Formats: sequence, structure tokens, C-alpha cells
Amino acid sequence: MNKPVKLEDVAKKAGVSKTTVSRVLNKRGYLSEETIKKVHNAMKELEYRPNVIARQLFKQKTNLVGLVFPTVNNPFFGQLEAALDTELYQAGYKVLMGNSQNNPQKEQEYIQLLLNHQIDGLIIGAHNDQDVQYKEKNLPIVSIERLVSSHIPMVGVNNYEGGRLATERLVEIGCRHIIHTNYPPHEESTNGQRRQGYEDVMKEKGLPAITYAVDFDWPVEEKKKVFEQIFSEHPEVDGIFADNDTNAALIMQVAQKYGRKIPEDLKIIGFDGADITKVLFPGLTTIQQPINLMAKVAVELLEQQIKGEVIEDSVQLPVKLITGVTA
Amino acid sequence: MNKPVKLEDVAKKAGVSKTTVSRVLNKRGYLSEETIKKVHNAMKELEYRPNVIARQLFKQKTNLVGLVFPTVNNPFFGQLEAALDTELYQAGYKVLMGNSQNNPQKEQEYIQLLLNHQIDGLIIGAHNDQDVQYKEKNLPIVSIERLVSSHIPMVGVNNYEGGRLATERLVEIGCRHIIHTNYPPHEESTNGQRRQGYEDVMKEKGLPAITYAVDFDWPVEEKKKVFEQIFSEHPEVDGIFADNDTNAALIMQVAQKYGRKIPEDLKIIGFDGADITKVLFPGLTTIQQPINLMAKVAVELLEQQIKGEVIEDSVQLPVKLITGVTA
DNA sequence: TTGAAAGCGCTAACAC
DNA sequence: GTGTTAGCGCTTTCAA
Repeated sequence: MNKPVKLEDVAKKAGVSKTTVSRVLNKRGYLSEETIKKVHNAMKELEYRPNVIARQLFKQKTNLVGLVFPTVNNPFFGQLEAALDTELYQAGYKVLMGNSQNNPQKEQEYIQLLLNHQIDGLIIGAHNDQDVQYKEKNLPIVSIERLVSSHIPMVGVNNYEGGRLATERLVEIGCRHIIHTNYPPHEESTNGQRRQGYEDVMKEKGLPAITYAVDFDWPVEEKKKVFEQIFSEHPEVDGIFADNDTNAALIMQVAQKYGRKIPEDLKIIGFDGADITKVLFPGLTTIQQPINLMAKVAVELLEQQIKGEVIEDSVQLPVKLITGVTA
Repeated sequence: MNKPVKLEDVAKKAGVSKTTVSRVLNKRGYLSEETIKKVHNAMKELEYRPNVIARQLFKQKTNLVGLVFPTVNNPFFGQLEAALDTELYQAGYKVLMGNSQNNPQKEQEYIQLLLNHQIDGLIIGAHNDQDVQYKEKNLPIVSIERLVSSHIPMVGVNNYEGGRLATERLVEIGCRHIIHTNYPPHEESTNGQRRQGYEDVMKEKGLPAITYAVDFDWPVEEKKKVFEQIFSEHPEVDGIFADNDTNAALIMQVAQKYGRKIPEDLKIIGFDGADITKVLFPGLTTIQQPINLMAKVAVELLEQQIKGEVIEDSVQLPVKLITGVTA
């Protein structure tokens, strides 16, 4: 365990002061060519690497951005966080990752942890709508697909339109008994707007709207049980609009167990349209979110805040119906 | 922008010294009940949050672990990083995430970045086998499914056995013209061992072994082109052992375009068996890696190193054939 | 063109 | 039980 080389060691080796080394490091102020060379040589010889912690302490800036999302083990969030990471890297930030697993307490803990790490900004998106406190008025925050509070800008998609698109498609291709799966009801949530789109179209067509509640973070077996209920309680069902693609996939599995042929007996539409889903389940008809674009916009909004601008507006991006073979 | 509250402010408010506040904060040394209360009250009133950077500078410990993997936007790595995050969180560490996108230069940059952040440990796993330098003899490192160097412990699976299992299964159910997809050849790589398993079985059965090279980070269209070659150059193919599940899925898409029925005309086996894949493509026959266990073991190895133990041994975990409908 | 010294916010000897 | 003080490694006024 040889202790790390510090700036002072370099200064000694080069026969100059700490200040000079610091100046070379930061390319600041006037320096003679010769000094610069000497210092560079000393740095190289000693394999000097500046201690960022010390620098951060002085500068009060970490170049760290925190990400708090439910999990990275999901097509949508995986792609989103990967895209955020790419964008943030280009903007000169590194990422502190926190997976809350939709547990409000864990989310709160992670946020505390991140705040304690003196991050420069925070991007959040979780699926629960609990009252999480974001007191840090000073901290730049952007939320993705989640209403946090009125002074935190949100990047989202037109969920209402997505709900309408999916439902209209199902009606168009002949469905009359369309069931929707979604979270337990929260009026204001982004998912609530998908449901609203669904309900409005059903109403307009004079059809009954029925929604089954399925939590994002339930275990797979739990979800499947609910989906089985759909078929036992509503055997007449001929179309399902799922609130996300993995649910759509699970519903398809259950439906086949019940002997339903897709799309002949039952048509299914999902939501998200992540890259992985398109590879693993290319036949799925879905409402596609512009995930990479969402990441790009979120990082832009964050950067503007870090630069001191006050941003409170939200951005709404469009969705698109992708037609596969399931509907 | 009201400047952050610091320890000194709390001390002043409570009418004690900085030391006392620090003691309350760290629950160290003898303190009277009354003092503790006073300090706690002051902290609450001022909404004090300790500056972790300052603490880190003193302690020379960050409780940060760096993760460098190709991308989180992939069933295997997504699940792996989520599991690592969970394990590390329980062990008291936070995660600094770096997606190298299989670009050796970006990987190198990320590692430098992470090292500069004075992380306590590093867990790496990338698919390229370039000579990346890990000079930090002092830094605890664990690699996952990737040979880095002999003094860095690796957590991996029995890839050779996986290759054998898949190939034997295909032969068993009647395939005679089995093609394998894998990375461009690197003898020592973990993927190379999958290929070795495949080749050994083929040899034992007196069948010709043919491998098509497909890079992990090629765009989907590029990969599909290679898979199309398989069918045009080897129309006799009746079994494919893909080196991962997403490739298996893509091959299936291409095969269907060529009019092959699965599994009647062509049997396919993948590799990985991640949770998401099982949801989105439940029918896929695959060799399953114990992803969550890999994460658990990796974190254990890392912790042991952080505690000062010298670990250089690798751990090899078992794989399992999961039978779906594609083979 | 360079250096001395103060200080970023916190902790831990060592004193009292 | 509690306070004084030095210092973690770096940057930056200010002075020379």
C-alpha cells in the first residue's frame, strides 16, 4: 500500500511550489515553458493523479448527477438510463445511480444519500406517486414521466394521446370488449392519463371501460394472477390495452394458457416500445415512447438549471403507434 | 441561493464546539444527554446535512464503487447491474455507473474518471478483450465474465459447460447441421469457452463446427445481415446455438423471413436467460446464467478486498439448460 | 512569472 | 464531558 502521490510531491520533485503545479494542472496564469515541462515530467514520473475529492471540496462542485429510478432491469428504464448516461457523459457529468425499486422509503434514502454526495443535479423518475420531499430548492432537478411538484420541470410524453391511439386502434380492428391494465388509480399520474385516453375513447364509442390494477413492482406471478382474473371475470374480452409492454407479454402468455389465439380471438397492445422489446418480441403492437429523445431533453433541461436558469416548464413529447401482429 | 448550513453553524446555534457536533454526528465519545439534545435540535432547525465531500477528504474513503459495463440497455447487463446495485446498497456502498458501450477508449476514460473520483472499489465487465490497463494495484477490483489479468479475481460461469449443454441438446433432438454465433475469435475470452464447448461436442459427434462472428455492439441491422448469410451460405442448417438471447431472437426473425418454421425446420438455443427475456420471449430455449448470484458473489469478493484481504482466485458458477419451445 | 498562506467542511489527537 | 488545534489535498487571492 504505497500512499498516493499528491500535488506537494510533484512540487518537490519539480523544485517549484504547490501553486505552480496547480497552475500547470489547470492551465491558468502565466508560466514559463520550462516550468511547465519540469512539472509535467515530475507528474509523469510519479504517476500523479489529482485528488478530485479535494478539488470538489474547494470548488463546491462535483460534476456528478444522481439518477433515481425504480430499476435498471426493465426495457424502458434500462434504455432510458443508458441514454441518460450517454448524454450526461457528453455534457461532462458522471452518473450516480440509485435504483429505488419503487419503494418510497428506499427512494427517499437514495435521494438523501445522493444529496449528501453534493451532486450537481438530480434526474428522477419512479412509478409511485408518494409524497417524496424535494426540499432542495437549490438543487437542479428534472423528472421524467412523473409529476413531482409544480416547480420541478418534467419531461414526459403525451400519455393521453397514447391511450387514445391504442384504444382507437383496437376499436378500429373490431374489438368491442376492451380491457385496460394500469396502476392503482392516481388521478394525476402520467399513467392515469393513459387510462383517461382509454376511457374517453370507450365512452365516445359507447363501450364499457374496465381497468384492472397492476402495480409495476409486483412479482411476475402476482401480475399473472390478475391477468387470469381478466379472463375468468370477463370471458367476452376481445382486446387488451396494457399499460406497458412487459405486461402485454405476460397477458399474452396467460391468454394462450386460456386457449385464446392472438390476434384472432384477442388483440393486445402494449406501451413503451423499447429497443430490447422490439428485438425480443417484435410482433407486439405498441405505443412507442421516444426514449432516447426524452433522455436528451432531460439532460438539456438539467444543464440549463445548472447554469443558473430557472426552468419550471414541462416538455411533452409525442408517441407513436407501432403495428405488429398482436393488434 | 442560500448557502448550505455547515457544522460550524450548528455548533454556534447549539452553543457548543465543532468537535461536539461532530461527536453527536458520529455517535463517538462521551456526551451528556442534554448536549446531544441541544445539538439535535440545532441540526433540525437548520436542516443541517453533513458535507460528505469534506468527510471523504479526511477519511480517504468514499463508499463509492464504480461499475464499468458496456451498457445497461441489455437484458443481461441490466439485470446484473440492478443486482449489483442492490447488493452494494446493502453493503453500504453507492454506485458510480459507467457505460463503456464496448468502446475501449471510452472504457479507459471511464475508468480514469472513476479512479479520479477516489472510489473504494471497481467492478468491471465488458465484452472487448482489449488490453486495458488496471495499474491501480491498491484498488480492489472484481471482474465479471471477463479475464482481465491474473491478479484480478473474476466471477464467471462455466461457459464451456454451457456450450456443451446447448450443443448436446441440439444433437439430441435431431440436429446435424448446427451453427454457432459468437464474437470474433479471442482464445482466452469467456465467450471463447462457449465456442470451445460447442466445437468439442461437434467433434465428438463427428459433425462439422461452423461459427459466425457477430460483435456484441454491432447495430441490429448489421447483425441481421450476418444471420442472413447463415441461411444463404448454409441452407442445410437445422440448429443454431447463439451466444446470447438477443441474437437468438434476431436469428429467429431472420429465419422466419426465410420461411423456416421453429422448431420444426430449425431449432434455436440462446444464452443468458435473463428475467426480462423470460417475460418477453418465454418460448426461447436457453442456457441460463445465475445473474443475481454472480452479482452477490462479486460484491462479496470486492468487500473482502476492501477489508484488506488479498483475493486472486476466480469463482465459477454453474449454468442451466432452460427448455422452451425453440429447441 | 512564481510563492506563501488562508481556507473549502469535517475529524481526531490531545489537552483540560 | 467538552474544547483547541492541526490537517485531509487542493485552489486562489495577494504579494513579491
